[in-house]
Amino acid sequence: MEIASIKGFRDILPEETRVWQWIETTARRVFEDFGFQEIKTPILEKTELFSRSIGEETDIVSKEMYTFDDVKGRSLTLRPEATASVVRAYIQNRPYQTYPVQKLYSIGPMFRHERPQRGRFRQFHQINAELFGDPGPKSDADMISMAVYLFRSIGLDDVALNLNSLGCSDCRPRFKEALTDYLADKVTRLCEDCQRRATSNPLRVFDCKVDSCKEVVSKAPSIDAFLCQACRDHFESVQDALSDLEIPFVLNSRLVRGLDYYNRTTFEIQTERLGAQNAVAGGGRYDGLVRLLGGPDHPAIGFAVGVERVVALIGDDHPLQDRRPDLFIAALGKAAERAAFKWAVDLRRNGLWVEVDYASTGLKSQMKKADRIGARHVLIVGEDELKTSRAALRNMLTKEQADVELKDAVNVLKEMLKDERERDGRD
RNA sequence: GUGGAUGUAGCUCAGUUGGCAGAGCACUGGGUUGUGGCCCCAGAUGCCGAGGGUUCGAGCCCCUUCAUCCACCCCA
Repeated sequence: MEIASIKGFRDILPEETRVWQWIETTARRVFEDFGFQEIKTPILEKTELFSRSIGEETDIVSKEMYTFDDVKGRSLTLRPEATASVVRAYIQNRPYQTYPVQKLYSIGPMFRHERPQRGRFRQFHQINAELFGDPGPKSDADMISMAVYLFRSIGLDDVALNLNSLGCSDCRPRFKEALTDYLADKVTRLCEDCQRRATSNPLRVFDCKVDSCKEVVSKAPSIDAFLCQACRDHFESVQDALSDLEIPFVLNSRLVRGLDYYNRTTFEIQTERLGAQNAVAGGGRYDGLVRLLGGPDHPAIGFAVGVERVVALIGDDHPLQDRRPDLFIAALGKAAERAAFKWAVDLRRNGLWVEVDYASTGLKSQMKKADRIGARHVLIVGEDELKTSRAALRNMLTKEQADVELKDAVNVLKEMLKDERERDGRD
């Protein structure tokens, strides 16, 4: 029996890694232009970090985490999301002592034990940004615009920005109470899950897609009516700033995030092209989390982008031009093969992409190979060429063959190929 | 966790009532000494997802199991 990868964990093969590289490179460029710096945190953390920050009652913590005991019996968890770890690192390393506003991004795998389906895997990757030390609303708008700009830079225009405010610890409890009261006499009309949620986490009923629940919810009190003046002002300022930036958004009072730590501004970038998995990025403000995890009372806001989903949306529609080898050296006979191998390595040290065949095969098969990998040129070297010290350099596109002096082969080829690169504007 | 669909060559998929496991693409070699793409010829490639059962005989029928995909759910 072959050993296969485990369910929901997949190989990302070369054809696909090219797109990944393009997305990551673009994200790094965009984020660094916005003043963000990369942080790398461990994939494994103490379980408590996630249960405390994400919330015991959430689906993620209650049933989706990869949790196990290590040899000393400590409970560890593969991170299901990035924010908790970054907050932990923020508290632990105290970077705010030198710079009170911290802008950090990270890229890496996350793990959730869900049933895999379109756009959803057990190991998946997020590009993540967090901003600490500013209460907003400018930083809210900055974060959101950065997310939106990233999608534009990647070339994805058919995504929609959804926006909501969840209020703060002053006003959300009043809303929660009103909602609980409203739901109390309607539990019988709710689905099984929502009957449980109605008391444990009533906000999540808004997320339900069951028709009867949708109907109950459609007449439920709306969060915006309960926002306190401060939250109302904050939310309006965020919207004003986005309008100033000409970033279109949709107000969505049903947008409730699945992690408990969010407050005030939440947002999600959605697509209609991925079936049920419509969120390609999501985030929001989490002003109480740093303090909750034992740090100073610093406000923060962040978001995460689902890389697999972005890759799926991009498909083949990316501007990556296939790189081609500059040169293939076709060698015939032992002596030529030895020379070719040495020239190839020397040219690579000079920054050129050069291929040689490992096996000793005929010229025809070497030409085929050169053609298949898309080599721009082939240098043909055999016994005769070594004797006369001149060889043919074939341009595979134009089919022209030039005579090349072999005495100083590496330098001659280097100059010729580099000149051509510059003419073509390649690099 | 619950439902549905699908598992045959590297890929996409045929496979008749149960009777020798196939095609296209891809791959390797050849088509007059050492010149690629097109064309032609030849070749290699499979525990037919796995285990059991029925049968003279199973890719095909029955049972079990695993995997993948899709949906619910959840979220990025």
